[in-house]
Amino acid sequence: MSSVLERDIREKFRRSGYTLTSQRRAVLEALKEARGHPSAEDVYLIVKRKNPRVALGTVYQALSVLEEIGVVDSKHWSESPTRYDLNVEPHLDIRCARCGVVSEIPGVELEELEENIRYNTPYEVKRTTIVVEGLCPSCREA
Amino acid sequence: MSSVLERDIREKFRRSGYTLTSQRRAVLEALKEARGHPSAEDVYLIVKRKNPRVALGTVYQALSVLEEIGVVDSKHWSESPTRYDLNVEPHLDIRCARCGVVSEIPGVELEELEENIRYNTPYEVKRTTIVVEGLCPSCREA
DNA sequence: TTCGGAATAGGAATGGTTACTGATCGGAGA
DNA sequence: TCTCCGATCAGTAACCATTCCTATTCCGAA
Repeated sequence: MSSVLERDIREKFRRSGYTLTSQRRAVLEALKEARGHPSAEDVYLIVKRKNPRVALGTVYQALSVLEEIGVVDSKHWSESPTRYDLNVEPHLDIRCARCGVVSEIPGVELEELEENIRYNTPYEVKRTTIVVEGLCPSCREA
Repeated sequence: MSSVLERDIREKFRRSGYTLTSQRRAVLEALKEARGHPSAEDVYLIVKRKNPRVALGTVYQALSVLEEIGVVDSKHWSESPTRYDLNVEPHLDIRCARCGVVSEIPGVELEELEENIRYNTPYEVKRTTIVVEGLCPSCREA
């Protein structure tokens, strides 16, 4: 993890009052290592490789803390457990309905949409998630 | 249900090969009656009022058939069961993170976004769902 | 070093959803 | 109209992601 990122994360922990424990750090490392959009179970398995004593519940709790302080992001799909993501910049992901792989869709401007949403609802908008499903190139052929 | 809608639904059933049974019709009526974004459980309770023998599983199966043939739409939220919707026109919903109420956000143009998505991914896009969460006006004050 | 609150491991419980099975329905053809 | 067969259904058990619970451990402030 780059030191800039690490400093930022430390700062977010400090401000939130949560403590940056070794388990939470391990979850962050696992998210980085997974490089994709791992489920809590995926993260758990990676963390377990280095520390076999971690509990799945701890991973869930860590992920929820990390999400709360704005370090990770989660997405809910149909027919798939929740997937987590270190990248907090708003971005688009697409999931293959057949094989389940998740990829990022680059180059789509989202700011205008968010603006329009805020303008058109009396709600205080907290979170906008765009979930795209389709068939990936290889499943498309098959 | 307007006769135009009903004709359209009948046609979609005919083309799909599924049969429009009384239970599936009841689920459609319930979706219309619920006027909002009911969960499968909500739909089940409404259907049960008129036919106490329906099984929850039947409601789930009906909803999945209806979704498959394009008559209903579903959305997956965090901290909430899947919610279903008769309105198949692409539209935006926002859910209050505190009280759970779901409302529609009118007046946001989505076609351009969909076009951009299709243009920027090699996937065959099947479905784009936008999930917005926030605080509704009353929860905002409290 | 001590203390108290936060965090954790381990496992049980929950809740939404799906799967299974035998009974029932409904529509195509006689 | 009657028969038959595959689709659908009711009822219930199973599943699985996630949360909850409790005793133990950790960590940081004093």
